[in-house]
Order: sequence, then C-alpha cells, then structure tokens
Amino acid sequence: MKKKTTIYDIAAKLGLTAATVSRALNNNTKISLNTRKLVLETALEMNYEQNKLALALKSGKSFNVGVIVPRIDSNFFSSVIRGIEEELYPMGYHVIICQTHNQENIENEKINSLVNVQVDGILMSISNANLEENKGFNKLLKNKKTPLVFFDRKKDIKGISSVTIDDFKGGYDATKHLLDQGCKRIAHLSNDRNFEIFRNRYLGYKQALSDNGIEFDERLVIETQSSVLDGRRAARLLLDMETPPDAIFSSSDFAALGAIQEIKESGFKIPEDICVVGFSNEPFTRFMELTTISTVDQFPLEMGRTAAQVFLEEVSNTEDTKITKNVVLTPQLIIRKSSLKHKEA
Amino acid sequence: MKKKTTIYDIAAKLGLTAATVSRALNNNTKISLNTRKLVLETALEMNYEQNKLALALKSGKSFNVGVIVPRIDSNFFSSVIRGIEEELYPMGYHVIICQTHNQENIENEKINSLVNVQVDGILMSISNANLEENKGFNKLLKNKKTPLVFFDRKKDIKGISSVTIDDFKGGYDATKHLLDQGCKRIAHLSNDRNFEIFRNRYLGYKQALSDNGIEFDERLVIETQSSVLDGRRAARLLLDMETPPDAIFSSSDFAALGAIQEIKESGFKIPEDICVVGFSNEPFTRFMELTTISTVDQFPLEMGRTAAQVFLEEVSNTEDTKITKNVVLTPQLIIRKSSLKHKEA
DNA sequence: CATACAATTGTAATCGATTGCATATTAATA
DNA sequence: TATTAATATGCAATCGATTACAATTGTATG
Repeated sequence: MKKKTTIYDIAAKLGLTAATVSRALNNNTKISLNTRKLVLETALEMNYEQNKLALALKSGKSFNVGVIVPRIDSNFFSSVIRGIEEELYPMGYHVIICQTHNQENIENEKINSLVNVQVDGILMSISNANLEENKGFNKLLKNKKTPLVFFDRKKDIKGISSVTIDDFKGGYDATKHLLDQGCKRIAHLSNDRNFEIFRNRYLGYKQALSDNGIEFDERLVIETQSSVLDGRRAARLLLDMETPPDAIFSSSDFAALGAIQEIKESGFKIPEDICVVGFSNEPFTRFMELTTISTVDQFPLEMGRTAAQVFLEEVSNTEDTKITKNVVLTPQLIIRKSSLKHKEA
Repeated sequence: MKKKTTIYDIAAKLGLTAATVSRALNNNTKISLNTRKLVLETALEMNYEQNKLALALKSGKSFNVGVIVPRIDSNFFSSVIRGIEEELYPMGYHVIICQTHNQENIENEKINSLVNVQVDGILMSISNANLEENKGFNKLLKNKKTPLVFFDRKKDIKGISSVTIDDFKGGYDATKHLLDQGCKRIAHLSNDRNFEIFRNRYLGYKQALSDNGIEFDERLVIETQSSVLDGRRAARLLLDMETPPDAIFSSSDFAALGAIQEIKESGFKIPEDICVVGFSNEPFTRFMELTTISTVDQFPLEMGRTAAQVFLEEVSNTEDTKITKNVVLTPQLIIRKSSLKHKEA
C-alpha cells in the first residue's frame, strides 16, 4: 500500500524543489512554461493529489462549514441543509452536520467542537433561547473572522447575519385568511415564545385580530410542542371550552394535524365548524385525502441557499468592517381544504 | 483580534518547550506532576485549544467521515444520517454530507472530493449501479486504510462492508400478506432493478407468488420512479388492463400514495377492491385520514447507527487483515388500512 | 564588455502539534 | 565517592504545502 504522492516526490523525480513544484501546480507565471507543463504531466502520472489538510493548516482555511440544527430528520431542516450543501459545494466547501436535539449543553458543546476543527463558518438554527449566556458561543462571537449565520431560529444579536422568514407576516396572513373566511373566534397553538419564530407568529396573529376589530382572548392561545399528540391535547382543551373556537392557527403542521384528528373525532366538521391552518408546509399536509391542510410555506431550500450565500459574502469580505445581513424571506400562505369555506375574492 | 494561543505561547510563557507542553497536555507521565499541573492551568488561563488541523496533518487522521446519499431531504436518508451523526459524534468524528441527486458524475466527483480532504471513512448509499466503472471509486477501493461502508443501496463488492435491510424479505412479507388477504392478482410497482434494493424487493415478491401457487405475470410489474405522479401513472396503466389487479405492492410509499389516489378517483375501493402496500414507512403513510397506508419499515435510524458502528470497527482495526461485515437488518411489515380486509389470524 | 534587469529556481521559514532520541538533573546503589 | 538508573526536559525532525526572500542564469542595453 503505497502512500499518496506529495510535491516532494514529484520534485525528487524531476530534480526540482518542492517550492517549484508547488508553484508550477498553482500555475504561477514565475515558473517557466516548460517546467509547468512537465510538473503537471508528472503529477498526473504519479496520481498526485493535493493534501487539503496541509493546505488547511498553512492557510488557516479548512473549507469546512458547520451546520447546527435541532435535528436533521425533519423535512424543514433537511431541506435547508440540502440548499446549503448545493450552494456551498461548488465553492469548494464541505458541510459538517451537527444536531442538538434542542439541548443547550449539546449545542454549546457542538459549537465548541466545530470551532476547534477550524470550520470557516457556522450556520445555525438555535436551540437555546439563552444562547448569549453560553461561553463557547461568546468566544465565537468575538472571533470575528469566523462568520456566523443564523437561519430560521435566530437571536437578534448585533453584528450577526441571519436568514429568516417573516414569521410575523406568516402569522398575520394565516389569521387574516381565517378572518376572511368568517371566523371570529380564532385560537392559536403557539410554542415557546422565547424563540423569535414562535413569538413573531404569535404577534402576527394578534395584530391581524386587532386590525380587524377582534378582541384578543388569552385563553385561546395554547402553548404546545410541535407534535401530533400535543396538537390533539390542545384541541381537546379548546373543544372543552364553553365556547369553542371556530378556527385554529397552529404554528406547527404536526400540531395542526393532531388538532384536526381530535376535532373530527369529536364530531365537528372541518372547515365548516372549525377551520385549521398549520405552518411549515410539511409534505403530509398536501397528501391528506379528505382535508388537505392549509399551511404557510417557509421555502426552506431557498433559506438554505440564501444562508449559504450570506456566509460566502462574509468569508470573501476582506475589509475590516464586517458586513451584516439580515435577510427576511417572505412566507407564502397555502390555502387548502382545511380552511376553505368559500373561495376568496 | 488576537490569534488563538498555541502550545508555543504556553511554552514561552512558562519558559518551557513546546514539546514539554504538548506532553503535559497529553498527560504524559514523563512530565513531572508539577509541570503538568502548571501547564494545564496556564492552558486554561490562556484559553488554549488544540488545533485539530495540525493534529490531523501530523497524525493523518482528520476525524471526519463523509456520508454520500442521493439526497438528504427525504425521511429515510435524513433518519439514517441522524443515526450516523449520533453514533459518531461521541467518538470524536464529524459528519460531512454530500448529495448526488442520483447522478453518476456528481457521485464520482464527491467521492474524490472526500478522499481529498482526507476523511477517515466514507459511508454511502450508491446512486450509480455501475459504480465499479468509476475511477475515483476504484482508487478508494485500493486504499484499504479508508473504510468504506455501504448502507441501503449497496453493491456486492468483495471486501466492502454494508448495512442493508433484507429487501427480499420485505417484498416477500408484503406480498404474502396480500395473498393472505385473499388477493390473487398482485401487481408490483418496481424501480430500476440494477439496484439491489429494488431487485430484491422484486425477487421477494416473485418468490412469495411462486410459494403460493400464483403464476407470475410480467405485465403486472411496472417500473416507476419513487414519486406520487409516477404512482398515479402506473396505477392508470394497471386499471386500464382487461383484468385489473386486486392488489399492488409498491417499492415506494410515494408511488403507493399516487396509486391510491388514482384508484380512488377511478371509483374503486381500498382495500375492498384493491389492496395497497408501500415501502419505507414514510411519515405520511401513518397520517392518512381514511386509508392509512400499509408499508414496510426499514429502521433507518438503526441502519445509520449500525453503519457507523461498522465504520468504527474498521478504523479501530489494527490488524493487517481487513474485517468485512455485511449486516442485514430485518424489515417490518406494518399493516394498516390500505391492505386490511380481514384481521389476520 | 560591463552593468542592469528580467526570468527562473532554490532556500528556508511557517502553519501547530507530536515524538524518537539526546541531554541534563537528581536520586539511588555499590 | 563513583556508577547506575530513573526522572524530567530539550532538540530537532516530521506531517505537506505555501511563500517571502535570496540566488542564479540569461538577456539586453549603453
């Protein structure tokens, strides 16, 4: 099992120096055309391949970027990652995946770990709403040469770029649509509002109500996890109220599905009795047989692509002043059967 | 913006040598306990962090593994990757993701690219049934020190480990179940049988028929892509036959869904007129409102974990003789409404 | 013909950590 | 006290590539 050939091997074979070989391989014009050609041929002959690790050590660039997400096995995150990979690979970068499972300590650990292997940047969707209290994270912040880009779940931190969707608008549009359908008592399945995304969906919901003269009723807002079971539980609570709601805007498709199941099993009709809108445009929302689920598309692929582009801009920026970009994508309300009583104008 | 501290910085501060510092940090007993303690404290003080790139160059181990899949945004593959990441991270490895989108040239390129950045191993689900004709791949094969582990879509190559499920059994069990339901004319939505997985599902299907005295009818086997649309098209063809089938075993859940849609829209009842079984246990199969879809679970999480374990065994193997493991997981038939006419015994 | 300048290639340091082989210091033994 | 052994540290090479700064050779010009 022979070792990989290095520039020294090539140099030795040609009676040259490693320096010359290196320059020749990089097509440096200081090296005569003849030598360049010769070196290139020999390199090919000897199956030479540049050792990227050596290069990385010398240059301080690993051409790796870290991506941190709560979990990878969800349609949303895997689509974002798909976008990131597709955008970064052509530029010579490799994508390292890390999952946090929403645990702060794991998130901290993985940030550190990525910094340690000298990634050229980190793209992340935060799991920890109190990220700033995190030592490893703060170290990263100070180290301005390693770009950090938030996507989706971000924290508003000065000097840090982010790519998100306009969750406020998502919440607003969904709620407005329900109002347009004639719904008056619209419940909201929320989630931990320490996260901007859930807070903004909630705020959008409230604003739409207020803009349309509907009084906000705190009892109609239920905090849930993003799961079918939690959706069922929340729906149960709502249905057991004295005056049940006539619509539900859920910040999660899974919870929306759970709610729909519970509602139907309780003998109510969707959308006639209760309209439902979810959030994320998970594949299954479109696959339902009877009641396809209205939802809000977050364009995860584009989000990933954009986050990657922002990263690329930041790494290629040589100025002293850091550019910070906060891109906000526009979500799209997708109206399906679960909320369509009448065709809208 | 100060640079990261190195062992040289620590050495300078303490009037020692980098060698001593290195040894102290590695808890080498040749270094006196006092010095060790001193160095460790100073390292902490100065926020020292080992430069993994330097280490990688020196040791030849990058502690990165590459994972190559057709695409990451499918439930199956992202679940496998989840398993891989969860298993490898605790052992100090990072996972680099590459997608091929089923294109041979991209697959080749990415294999080369990963080898170039000195990954310590590659776990992959092949996109190219003719992988052996691939130059980059063959280079990898010869280089016995970098473990290669196939998962799911493998190629039978001597000396290469793999983790798959028993697709034959999956196909057999699904078909047998349909026979047990009284179906006599069972169609099969297949896919490119140059891939072992599809070939084996097909063979399992055939075997179950033959074992139960049903004659194999080639016209009932339709090659499809794994998509809803293709499932519809295939179902259309089948329904238009003189004698339509009374069951469909699809090697893809998406195609199964498409078939179900087409069948229902044509006025047939599922499962009464036609039973359907899919493959993969995609989330939506369970979420259907009326006709939850029978399918075959492939345990992707476990598959990823196992593939990672096989990799770990191979890298930690110091013997000259290579260990090759071919793990075959057992799939599980999940019977739901789309194929359940009668409760089975 | 001498000098200047351009065109090539070489020398050696560098990135940061590890490690075999000295070397120096101290302690133990004869 | 002389010798040996153990303990602790330093020296210098190494991993493979890049690059500032020589050094060499050749060519052109006055």
